Amino acid sequence: MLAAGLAVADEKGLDAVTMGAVATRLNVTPMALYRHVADKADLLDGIVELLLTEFPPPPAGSWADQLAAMAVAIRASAQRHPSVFPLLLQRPATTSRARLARDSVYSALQEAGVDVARIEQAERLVSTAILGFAASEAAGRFRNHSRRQLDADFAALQGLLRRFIESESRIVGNERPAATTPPAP
Amino acid sequence: MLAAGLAVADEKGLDAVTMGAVATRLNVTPMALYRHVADKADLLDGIVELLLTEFPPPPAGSWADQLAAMAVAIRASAQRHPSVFPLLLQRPATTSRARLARDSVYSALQEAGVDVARIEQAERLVSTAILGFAASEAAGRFRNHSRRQLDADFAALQGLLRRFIESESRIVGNERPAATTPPAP
DNA sequence: ACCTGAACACCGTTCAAGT
DNA sequence: ACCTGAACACCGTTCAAGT
Repeated sequence: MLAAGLAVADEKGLDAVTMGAVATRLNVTPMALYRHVADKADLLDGIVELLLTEFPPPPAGSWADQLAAMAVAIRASAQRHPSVFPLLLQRPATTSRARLARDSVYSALQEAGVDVARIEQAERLVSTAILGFAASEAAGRFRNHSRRQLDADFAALQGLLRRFIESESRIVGNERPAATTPPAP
Repeated sequence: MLAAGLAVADEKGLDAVTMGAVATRLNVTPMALYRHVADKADLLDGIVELLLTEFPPPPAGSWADQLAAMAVAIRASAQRHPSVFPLLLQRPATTSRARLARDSVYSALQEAGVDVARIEQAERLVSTAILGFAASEAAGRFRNHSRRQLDADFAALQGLLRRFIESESRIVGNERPAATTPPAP
């Protein structure tokens, strides 16, 4: 049922996500939906949560590769669900799915050697930058820019974040990770 | 009338911005609004545009001071109008007011000595980062964080952007601006 | 346990009519 | 030029009733 709501949003926009439209897609009357959600706000919450489900776990690899893969996946999710994605800015990472995504970024920063005292803030800044770009693109702020231009912007954003993380890291040059990071297997 | 709509949004949230609510505030019937806006979407567009009006022109000072002042002003505007501000992500800088804000960032980057070939992209990245943070804060994504924490995050974001701009700049050390920037008076 | 019909208050929008 | 009353289609939500 949340999938039906997401489908309506993807195909006809957020305004078309109506109790009636979702119900029709399920061959049911609008009132039947109230068995499964408290009200329309709850339905939208569920749809956003479903979108979060699509964020894949980060692949193995260096912290930079992990972060790059996550950023690309998040942007792709925004492009698939442009009318729902911007709603992510309204929700703190309270659900387990949202926390999982946040913790993935956290782990990558940890592996990068970011100082423990700064890692939470660094996570917020990195996540916000990626989310802000993806939401802007999805919501239409960049609608007058070419896909090629936006791809280049996104690559530049990733580079800027990578340099930020490196500057926040205690590791200089190519030394081994410091003591607080888990020892290599 | 746009001011009445913005006031309703600020006091009771975006969902409360109803043709009826705005009309009531103006001591008029809902239908009277259609003399001034084409439809409700047009009303919301106008309200967003009005919000843009509040961005002050950048003060005199170094490019870093100008940028910092603009970022602070944008964030303050988001805090004043939390339910309208996130709508900014939906609009490209097509109106003259929006272009003025964008050009202010552009000018600061120019003064900073950012390479002409990269200045437009740098403007998008810097603006998107600031907008993304302010919109996240306004929309509620950081609702579980203290004001103090968010102030620190915002300061860190500004620092990160400053370092990014410096790295994009051709100016090394304390030399005078290069040839393409206007000569000092 | 799940769904429906009828009903209610509310919303956006139109149109002809009023001043 | 600006505003209103009446009307229409649509929306979210409730509640008692149905299977």
